[in-house]
Amino acid sequence: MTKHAKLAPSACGECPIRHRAVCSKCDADELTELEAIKYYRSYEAGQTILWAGDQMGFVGSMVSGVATLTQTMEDGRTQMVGLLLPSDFVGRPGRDSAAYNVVATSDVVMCCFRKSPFEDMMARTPHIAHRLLQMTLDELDAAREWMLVLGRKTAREKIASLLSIIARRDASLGLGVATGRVVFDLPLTREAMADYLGLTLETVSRQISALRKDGVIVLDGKRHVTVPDMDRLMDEAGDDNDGGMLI
Amino acid sequence: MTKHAKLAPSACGECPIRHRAVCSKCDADELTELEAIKYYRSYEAGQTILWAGDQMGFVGSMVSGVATLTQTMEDGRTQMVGLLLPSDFVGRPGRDSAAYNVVATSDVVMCCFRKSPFEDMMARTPHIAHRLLQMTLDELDAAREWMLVLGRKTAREKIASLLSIIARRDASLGLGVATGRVVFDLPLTREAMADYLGLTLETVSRQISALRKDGVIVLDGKRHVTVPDMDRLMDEAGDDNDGGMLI
DNA sequence: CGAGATCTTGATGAAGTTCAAGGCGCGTGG
DNA sequence: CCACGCGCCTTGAACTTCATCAAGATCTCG
Repeated sequence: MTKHAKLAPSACGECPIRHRAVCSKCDADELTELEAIKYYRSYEAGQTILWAGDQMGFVGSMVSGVATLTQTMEDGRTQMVGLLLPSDFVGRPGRDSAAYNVVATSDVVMCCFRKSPFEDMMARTPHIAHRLLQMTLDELDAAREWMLVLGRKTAREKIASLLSIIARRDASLGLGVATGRVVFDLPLTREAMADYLGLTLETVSRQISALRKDGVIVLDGKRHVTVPDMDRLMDEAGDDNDGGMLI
Repeated sequence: MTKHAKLAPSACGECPIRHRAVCSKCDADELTELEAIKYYRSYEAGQTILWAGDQMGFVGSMVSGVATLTQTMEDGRTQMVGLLLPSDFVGRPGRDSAAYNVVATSDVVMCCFRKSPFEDMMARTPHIAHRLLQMTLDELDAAREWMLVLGRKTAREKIASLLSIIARRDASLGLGVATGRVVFDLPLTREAMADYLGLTLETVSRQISALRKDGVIVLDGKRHVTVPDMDRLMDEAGDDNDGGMLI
């Protein structure tokens, strides 16, 4: 089922998400304790990691890959409610069934903890609880930003918003703030973008084509995107372009 | 400016939100410590409590009344991103400027703490940090539910969703689960409902009229609503009506 | 009672969806 | 190696839903 995906790190010290994940504030002793209860899981692109309503015996951190959190209505309409990137936390302490579907968009590696040992440790370890609070507050901010996109932006603005979110994230890995030329690959299909933005995949396709015709983006294939002028893209997204980032 | 709104309680022991707010897990000693640094603020209906970007020297809990959290684009489009009800927490530890506009919808009383004493105390008091984490996770769930509404529901479903959220909340104060007949007052204007749902106020008005004509709701005046059959309303909202509530 | 805020209703039009057809890219098997 | 099939994407045409503009009704409060 899970063919050998990218090999996972075994020592927390060398973990690529060491400084951003829920464990980021832990000291050496705490890390040792975590190390004793952690284990890795791998998923292939397309695989469903969790179904909404499933019992889930573990929580964990994304180590590599991209996954989506989606909600579905009986008639099949679906809305993405979260995009899980490396270092993001999956699962909610204190709840034992999954609230949303979690689907791997690319090959994914997660660093998992069985729920009850983790909850015990969290109760004893303010470093973990604090970091989780921080991360949850950040997610809440992201969700609220997203609500403005869903509720009030036009299709074109929605696409531009999504592109600039991805562009900024990719750029911020390399260096400081994204300006001028930015290049990245879309980690999502057109359909996933539609589910993210509350659109149909046809509208997504049309608006991407329109942005390309207008020179806001350059496409190489369907996934490889060049943004010649990041300010222009942010303009199209309708955001305040004062460049202010939340701290 | 702030005329004498509803008189605030002074002892935490008698506080109406004692068992739900951020202080709900505190023991007697912790309450005493909080009591020493707390103070009350009152706002009149319509007053802006905070402007996005403002320096905010305090955090606090809603004691009574209703307020909204909104985000605005330069051209005036606005989206509500949170509805603050009694016991809800306002402000984010670790951030010192407000991210959103906070507007009192009715007369409001808040129980406030200056930020740095509160943060100090939170660092020493796991009871507070834990409760805040719980509350934040609940808010995140609510935001995600809301994202499905904004992204994928029709105007009629949006209105039905909002009505059933309000109806369920009001009913859950009284007793267990809402079924059959429910009566409540809308705490929001048509415009605020529109900002909540990503619609125009005209569409809100039309859809409310339509639900009335179809017998899903009965209106007495513009604000007083009777839902003869809660299941019918939930059906209209397009939610799974298995009645399952998140725990 | 009157004035302003809030709400309703109608007519028109634009934005996005739906349905439909076809293209591109890629891996598989002949 | 090429053809075929399949997943993913693009584009077009007709249609639906909701926004916009506009007028008037109702409520509320001094």
